[in-house]
Amino acid sequence: MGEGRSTVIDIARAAGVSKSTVSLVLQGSSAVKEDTRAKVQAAIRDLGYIYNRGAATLRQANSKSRIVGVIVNDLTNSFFAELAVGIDMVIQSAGYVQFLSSSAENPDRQLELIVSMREHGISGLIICPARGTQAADLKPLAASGIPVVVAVRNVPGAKVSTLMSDNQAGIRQATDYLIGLGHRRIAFLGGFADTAVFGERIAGYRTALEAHGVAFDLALVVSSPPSRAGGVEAIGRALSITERPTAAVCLNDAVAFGVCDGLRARKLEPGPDFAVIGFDDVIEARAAVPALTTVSVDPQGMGRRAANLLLKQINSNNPDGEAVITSVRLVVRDSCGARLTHRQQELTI
Amino acid sequence: MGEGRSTVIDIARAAGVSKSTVSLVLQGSSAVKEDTRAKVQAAIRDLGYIYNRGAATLRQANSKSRIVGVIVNDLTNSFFAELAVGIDMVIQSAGYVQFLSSSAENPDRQLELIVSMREHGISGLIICPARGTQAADLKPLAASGIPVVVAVRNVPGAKVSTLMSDNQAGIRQATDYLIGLGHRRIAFLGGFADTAVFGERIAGYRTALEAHGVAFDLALVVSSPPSRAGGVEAIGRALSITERPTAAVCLNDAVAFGVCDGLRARKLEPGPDFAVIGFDDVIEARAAVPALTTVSVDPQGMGRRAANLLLKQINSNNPDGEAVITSVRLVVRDSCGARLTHRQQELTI
DNA sequence: TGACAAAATTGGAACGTTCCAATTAATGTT
DNA sequence: AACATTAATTGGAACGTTCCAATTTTGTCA
Repeated sequence: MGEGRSTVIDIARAAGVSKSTVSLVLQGSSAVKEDTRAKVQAAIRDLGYIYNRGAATLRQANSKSRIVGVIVNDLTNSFFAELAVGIDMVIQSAGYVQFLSSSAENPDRQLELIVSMREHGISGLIICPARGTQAADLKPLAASGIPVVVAVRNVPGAKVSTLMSDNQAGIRQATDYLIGLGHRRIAFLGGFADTAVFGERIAGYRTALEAHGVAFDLALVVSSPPSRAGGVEAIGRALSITERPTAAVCLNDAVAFGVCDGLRARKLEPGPDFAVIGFDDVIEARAAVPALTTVSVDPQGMGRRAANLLLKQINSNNPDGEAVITSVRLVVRDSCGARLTHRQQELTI
Repeated sequence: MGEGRSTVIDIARAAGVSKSTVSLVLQGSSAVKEDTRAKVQAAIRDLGYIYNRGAATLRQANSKSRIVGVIVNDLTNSFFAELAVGIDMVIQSAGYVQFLSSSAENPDRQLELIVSMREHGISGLIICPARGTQAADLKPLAASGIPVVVAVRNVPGAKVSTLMSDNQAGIRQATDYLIGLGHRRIAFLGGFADTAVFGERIAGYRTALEAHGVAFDLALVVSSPPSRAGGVEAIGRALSITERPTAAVCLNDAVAFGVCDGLRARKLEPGPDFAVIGFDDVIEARAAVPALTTVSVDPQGMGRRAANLLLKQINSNNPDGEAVITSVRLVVRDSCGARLTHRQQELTI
């Protein structure tokens, strides 16, 4: 064993067969007799042989590396961590391994990552694109026949598979709920207007307002980074306008948590004093105080879905992707002042 | 561009040089004239050439794949997500890419992951071992000269580099602090006695008690899974003993959060009614209500450190590892009843 | 200008695997 | 027992790169 890992030829010598036969055994071919297979497998065990997947990939014309690239924009956001875990589950049980990296919301770094992954010959890519990603960034991948699944956020103009949550319906449900509680001055907080996700969610917000005859007021829409800090900033600005809002739908849970922080800093208790709704249902949402009412998208399930979408595309070599929209539902907890009994809460979860 | 990615030979033909020259350019050799380099680079750009790292790795005797394997036991725990981000930072700027996977605390799956990673020719591995990992599981890696860094938890008997936080000193500080606040019945909650981490932390607990002449009482040590649910369970049992504790040091932040949940379920407010200290300082600790007093280990910094340790070992081909213990400090927040002013809090953070 | 050193370039061979066509072994049929 | 079939096995060649030794080009100086 000592120096230099053993190769298929070493195994062949040890088992008294040819390297071709060893290769056949390795791929589980049925063309090899049972007792030679046993001999070979014994040799493999004895020599501590480990398969060189790089060499195999090199030889194989179709370049099946069994590597899937995964790029998320922020791994420290538990939404994306969960998503990655979901992807890993199905990827792994299909015999693939994942290259997982975080672009940290930086398109240049994201581009580097894509290049690096291509160099390693990934058989597919799942990406939650960084803000500012262009369709052109993904073009070369698609052009060289590497399936791509864009998840969570979309990239307008890119001809690849897309997996998005139903942003419009989700925010619409949330807004409906607030209106049902009697709120009329409802703010929309967080995010930037130049992103597709923002556009879809604000559309849901407007639709709900219009359906109930509540006037849309641009002053109630406050942009900010889609982060906890951004939420603090947004609620600060929202509370400074003349006719104050009494409730807010937030771009995502991170913003919602920031909004809660900002409210407390002004001696307002989220829930009783001001209704807050998030989006994503990250794992902390349930445990936060107050437990966050939010739109649940099941990140892990979404990850599994994205992975299945990708695998399907890898296996059927059909190049053009499909767009999937995953449904979404409002989970009512305690951050809107409407305190349900524990029993009722469990039912909605 | 169309079908089949272009190769070094295509570039050579297009630039009117030999493939060897192209290879030289690719590795940035100084032996190639400036204008030929320019010609080659132009051809590379024109043909949309992408480097085949697998082929290169195959050829290179030393097998520098520029892939680092990372295995954590639970990616959804933000401590490990942060750790992974820290690793990724330095790995990436050193031109490596990371294979990141979660073992989900399952040693069998962890073994599969290690095999898969070896097949892909990783140049090193950073692992937060799943519970029950044996030294033998890591042996073959070390034997074939692949550097391994074990982080966070250790594997007794494994001859590899180890990066641990100073568990004993951390818990000792925490316990000292509680004693200083006047507590005498202090519980130690969460974890299993058969793990090394548990052993070290409980040692810190005992040391502190002894130093202040407080008797150690085995009834105050309650084992449970090191999770939020485990914390709920542990505090339940701790409160049922005759001479109740008034404070608890917890194995980690997850347990501490569970303890807070359990206290609330019994109408006790964490902080004023019962002091709680965690370990890790996960990102939510600061934002929780009450903000959690905990032992801070800076997971991201620890990740960076682990990566540097690994890179050092990859570059200097010295096979035997070193053990590094990262220091740790108590961050006082609101979960022990000692309410500091906002100003004072900031100073300790 | 010729000789010589230094600089720049180049053609194979090799890395460990899979594929193909070809060979050899085993089985069945009359 | 001789043949036809089928089942098992096997030697190259190839994948895209790097390395080595060898060759060609360029530059320098007498």
